[in-house]
Amino acid sequence: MSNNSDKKVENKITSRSEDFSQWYLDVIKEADLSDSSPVRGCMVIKPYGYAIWEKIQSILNPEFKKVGAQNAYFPLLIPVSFLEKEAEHVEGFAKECAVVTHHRLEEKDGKLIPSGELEEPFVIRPTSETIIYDAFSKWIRSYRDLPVLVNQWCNVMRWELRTRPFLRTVEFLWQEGHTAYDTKEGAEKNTLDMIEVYRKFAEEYLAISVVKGIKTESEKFAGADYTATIEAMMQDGKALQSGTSHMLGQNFSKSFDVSFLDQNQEKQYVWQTSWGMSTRIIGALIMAHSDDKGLVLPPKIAQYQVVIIPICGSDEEKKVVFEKVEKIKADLDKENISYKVDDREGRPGFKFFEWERKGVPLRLEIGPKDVAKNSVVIVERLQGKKDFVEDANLISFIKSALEGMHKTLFENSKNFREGHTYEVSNYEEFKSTIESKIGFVYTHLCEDKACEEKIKEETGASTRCIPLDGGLNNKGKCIYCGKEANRKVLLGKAY
RNA sequence: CGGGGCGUGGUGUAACGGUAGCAUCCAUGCUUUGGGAGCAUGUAGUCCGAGUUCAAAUCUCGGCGCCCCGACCA
Repeated sequence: MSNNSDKKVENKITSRSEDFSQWYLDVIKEADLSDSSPVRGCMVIKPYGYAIWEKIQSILNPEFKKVGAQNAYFPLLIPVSFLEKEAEHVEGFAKECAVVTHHRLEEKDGKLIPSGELEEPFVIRPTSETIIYDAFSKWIRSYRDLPVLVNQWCNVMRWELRTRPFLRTVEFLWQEGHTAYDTKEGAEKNTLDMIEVYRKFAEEYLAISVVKGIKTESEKFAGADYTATIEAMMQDGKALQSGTSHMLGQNFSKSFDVSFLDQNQEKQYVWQTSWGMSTRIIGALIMAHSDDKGLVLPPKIAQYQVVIIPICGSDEEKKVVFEKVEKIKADLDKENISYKVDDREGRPGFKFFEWERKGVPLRLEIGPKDVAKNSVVIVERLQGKKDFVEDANLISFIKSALEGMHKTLFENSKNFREGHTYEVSNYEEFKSTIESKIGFVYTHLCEDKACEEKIKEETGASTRCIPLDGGLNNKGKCIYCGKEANRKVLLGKAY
């Protein structure tokens, strides 16, 4: 007979401090978020992982409606000639396109080979600016048609050579919003409004503290005048670009002839923006909050905020326990608290570990003892705190526990980022900081791309953004070349 | 596209050139159920092709596939 209480349970998840990359993969696997696919670099998102994406959609859609954007859909395939129209854009994406060249298969020696070559090949969209702005050029005639704001939820494909689940996959899901305005000011306001939507979403729903800023020239979107971004810091100190909003100026409108007649009957080109957030944010969610026990889901994004585990053996026990479970279910429904009752056969301990790995914020244990005492055992995922809560206080306890958990997660995220951001004033200090510490470095840089490239080459750190809060119009000397600098830049190693 | 490694049940692994074994998962039954249950029974495997050999998971050659490192990644 083996003695269970003596048995050391081996953790299925590699420790964060031991191997962060392996830890990340283990958390995903043990939480049942995704599966590998037969296609290199692609990923199967399993139901428990997809539920996170659906939640993200349900939060962002109303935000998009508030700024006047409506959902629409455009084709997966883009004529290659469309890509050619905007020079910077094609240069940015040409190297990583999946190309469709044939339209049927033919059997030859028992194998199916492509046949029926297309006259003009298509690319599978790496992003949809070109095909959407082709449509805009037909839709827009008058200043009365403006502004136009559309958003589409779709998949895109970028033939990345090195991939990691959620963070960088060959195919990924995202939303891309596209707008056209009659004035530069309108488009600029939208660029900043949308990055603020993303900041708010990251901080208030995902509990991830981010830096809102502007990308440097070398890191901006191919074809944009400038790119606004939110940058998050993962628990290993590396940066993750979590959402972007691009001021496209008139670059695409001139290439695709998206023009209108203004009130003076003069032809004008529209001012455009595009903005997007992808399934990569799920990677950020995992890397920002989870621990050595597995996934930690912030309460506002969790599919189930509460998991209820009935504990009972005999039929009589089952009867009283499930009676109580039904009552609690009704109370939770009333308060819109999402839950899952794990009524599968099997031992409670097994279920405790499973839901811990899956990151459910709160666990309710209900057994005969709790029924007798008119109370419930509640265990909080983040700190493992165990409470005995009287039935009468249950709902208010759950509500404040969920709120408290969100707050703790956000504070931890914010303190971690701020605690791992270092200001330096010369290159020696910069290099030693990057080498010896994890996190971001904040310093002055000139506008010269060459300095950024050299720094990346020599230290592995790239520019993350010029923070909107304090980075612009901040005079100093470039730490690399010593020239006058007008901006202060956040740098770090990035995913 | 360069450098390295690996292909054995669904998964993870073992086997000097000589009976393919262990764990887990799955299935069935009984006993269990407040922190990863126990016992019994069962299903299931050497990437493909050629060669060497009495004999190949093992050696050789070829193919295919996968992983890691680099290049690449608004």
